[in-house]
Amino acid sequence: METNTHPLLSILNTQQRAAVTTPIGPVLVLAGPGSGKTRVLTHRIAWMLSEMDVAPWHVLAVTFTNKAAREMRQRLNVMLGDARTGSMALGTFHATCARILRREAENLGLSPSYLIFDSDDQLTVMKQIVADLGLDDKRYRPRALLNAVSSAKNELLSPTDYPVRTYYDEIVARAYARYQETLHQNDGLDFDDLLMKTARLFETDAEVLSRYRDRYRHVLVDEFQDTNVAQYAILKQLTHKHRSLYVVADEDQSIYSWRGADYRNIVRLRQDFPELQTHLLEENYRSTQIILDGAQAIIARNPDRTPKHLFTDKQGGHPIVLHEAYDEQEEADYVAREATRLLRAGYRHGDIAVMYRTNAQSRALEETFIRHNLPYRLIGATRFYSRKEIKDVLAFLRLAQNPDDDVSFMRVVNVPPRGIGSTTLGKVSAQAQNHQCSLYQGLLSLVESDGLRSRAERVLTAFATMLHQWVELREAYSVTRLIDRILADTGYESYTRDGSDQGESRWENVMALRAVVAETPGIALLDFLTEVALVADVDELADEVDAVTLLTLHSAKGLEYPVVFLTGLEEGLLPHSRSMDSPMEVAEERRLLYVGMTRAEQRLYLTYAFRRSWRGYRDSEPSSPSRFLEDLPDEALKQPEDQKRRAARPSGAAKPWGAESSRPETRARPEPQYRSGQRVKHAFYGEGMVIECEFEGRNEMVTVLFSNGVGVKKFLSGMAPMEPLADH
DNA sequence: ACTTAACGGGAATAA
DNA sequence: CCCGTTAAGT
Repeated sequence: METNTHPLLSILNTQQRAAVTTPIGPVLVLAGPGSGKTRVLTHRIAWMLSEMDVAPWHVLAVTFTNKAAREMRQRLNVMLGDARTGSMALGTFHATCARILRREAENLGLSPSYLIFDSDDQLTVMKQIVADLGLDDKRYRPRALLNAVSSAKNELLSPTDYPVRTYYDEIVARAYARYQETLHQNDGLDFDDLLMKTARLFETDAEVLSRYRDRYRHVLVDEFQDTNVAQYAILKQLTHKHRSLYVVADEDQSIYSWRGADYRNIVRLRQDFPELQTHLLEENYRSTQIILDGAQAIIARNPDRTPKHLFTDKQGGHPIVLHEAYDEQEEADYVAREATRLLRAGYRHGDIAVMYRTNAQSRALEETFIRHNLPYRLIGATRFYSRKEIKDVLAFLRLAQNPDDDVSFMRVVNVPPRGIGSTTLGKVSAQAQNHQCSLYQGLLSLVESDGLRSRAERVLTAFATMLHQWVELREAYSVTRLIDRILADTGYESYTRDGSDQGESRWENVMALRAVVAETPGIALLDFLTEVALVADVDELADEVDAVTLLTLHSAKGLEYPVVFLTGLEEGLLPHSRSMDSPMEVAEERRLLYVGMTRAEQRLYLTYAFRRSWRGYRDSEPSSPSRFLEDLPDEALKQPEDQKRRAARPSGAAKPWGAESSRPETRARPEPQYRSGQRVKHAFYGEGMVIECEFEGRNEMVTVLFSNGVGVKKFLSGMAPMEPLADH
C-alpha cells in the first residue's frame, strides 16, 4: 500500500509515519512533549489492525490513566468502528491487572471477589499492626512502614525477601508479613499487590502465562518511562516470546520515581530486546517556540540525559511571564486578574490551567477564584471518593459484597451512631479472636450464643441482621437499589443532613454517588467497587465543563492548555524541601517543572511569592525564587507591552531576598533592612540580635532580643533608633 | 455512649 | 491549618 496516500497516515509527519508503520517487533518511540505520541499510539493500533492482520483481541494497550484509555478507545472507534475495538484490551496497568487477578484468583489462593484497599484502608491496617506488635508509632510511623512495603512490592520483594540491614528493616519485614496476612484474611489487595501478584502469577504459573501471552500477543505501552520493576516484569513476561512490544517514552517526563518508577527500564528494554527499533518524535505541535525554548533551557541542565532537538513551526509567540507576588494571596490575585483579562481577550475558562507542586497550594487559589467569581474545577485534593460520606456508603456496599472485610466493618460499625461503643465492640472482637474469624462472623456467633443481655444485645442483633440482609439482597438488587436500601436501613440521610450547609453538601455527594451508579445500569456490585477503587483524579476531569482547571504538576502529565500558570516556584516548594538533599530528586523536580511548562500551548506564566504561609502561620523567613528560574533564557522572558506591572527575574539561585537584588516590586514595598540572626545596636537598649523580621503591609516589623536583661522588643524598622552592626 | 473542647503533632507527588 | 487523640462533661 502507498504509505503517503493511506488515510491513516495522511495527517502524520515523516517521523510519526515511520513509527506507525514500522514492522512488528520490539519498538521504542522516544517522544518529546506535544509530539503527538498518543496519536502515534492510536494510529499504530489502527495500522496493525487494518494493515498487519492483527486481530483486536490480540492487542493489549496500557495507558497511564483511565481517561486516556477511554479517549483512545473512542478515537479508534471513530477510525475503525466499534466492532473491531470492542474486543481489544485497553486500560491502565492497575485496571488490567485487577481484571486478570479476578479471573485467575483460584490459581493464586485468592478470593475472586477480593476488594481493593485504598490508602486509607492500608493505613488503618498498618496502624492496627503497629499496635498489635507493640511498636512505638512515633519511631515506626505507619505511613513510613507503608512506604517501605510499597517500595518492596514495586520491586517484587516479598516479606521473606525483604533485605534486613538494620533493626528498622527487621521491623519493616515483620510488619510487612503481618500486613500481607491481614490483607489476605480480609480478601483485600492493595494497589501494589495488583501489580506484584500479577507479575508473580506469570512467573510461577507457566500455563497461565502462556494463555495470556497468546491472548495479548501485541502489547503497547504509553508513558513507559514511568513504569516500575513490577510493571516491567509483567511486560517482559507477556512479550518476550512473541516479541511484539511497542512502548512510548520520554525520559524527561519521568516524574514518578517515588512510586517506584524506574526510567532505567529503557535500558533493560534494550538488553532484553537487542533487536529493538528506536524512533524519535521531535516535532512539537503544542507549544510556541518561546515556550519550547524556555522548557528546553530548564531541562537541558539535567545531567545524564539524551539531548533532544525539539522544534515547532509556531515561531515566536507570547513571552513567558515571570511574576513575583508578595505572598500566596497576592499570587492568587494575580492569577485571577490575569485570567480575567485573558477571558476578556477571548479565551474560555476551560483554556486555562493553574498548576502547583502540592495540593495544599490550591486553597489560596480556590478562595480567590470564588471571590473573583471565576468558575474552577479542582483535580485531586478533596477527592470525591475520599470524602467521609462517600467512604461510609462504599464501606456499606463493600460489606454487602464481603461482610468479612474487617476494615470496612470497623469503619461503619457505629456509623451513624447506633450504640456500639468500644465496650460492646470489644466483645465482638474478643469473640472473633477466640474463633479465629472475621468480626462479622464473631458478631453472628455472639448474637446466636445468647451470651448478651439488654441493650448491647439489641443493637448488635439489629446490626447483624441488617448486614445479613444486604448480603442476601446483593445478587437480586441492582447497585442503585442496594444503595437506597442501605441509606434507608441506616438512616443515613437524617444523620448527614443535620441542617447545616455542610450537611446538605454531604448528602448531595451521596446522591452524586448514587447518580454515578445509575449511569451504568446493570453493573455488578463487585465491578462497581473495583472501578471506584481505581479511578484517578484526572479521570474525573469532564471536558464539557467550562472552568479553569486547578491541578498538581503530577496530575497535569499528558494534558495541554492554551494558557498555563505555574505557581509557587520557590525553593522548598519546587524543588520541594523533601527532595533538596538528593541530586536525583532535584533532577526529578526539574522534570516536573519541565512537564508543567510543556503543557502550555500559547501562554505560560511562572509565579512565585516573596513570603508564603505554612501550616496557617506566616513563615518567619521569606522564601527564595526557585533555582530553576535561573536557567530561563532572557529572550523568552521579555515583558509584553500590555503588562502594567512588571515582574523581575530572581537575582540568584536560592539566594534570599538580599538588598543587592534590585527588582521592580509587585507593590511599593521597601527592601528588608534587617534579617534574623543579624546583630543590631539600639540607641536605648544597646546591642541585640534580630530574631524575627516580617512585613505587615509595607512596614517592616523587626523583633530583637537584647541582652542586659532587656529581653525581646518589637520595632517598626526605620522608626526605631536602631542600626545593623557589621558582622565581626 | 456520645459530644465537645483542648491539645499535640505533622504534612509531597498518586493508582 | 487540619488531623487524630485525649480528657472532661452530658
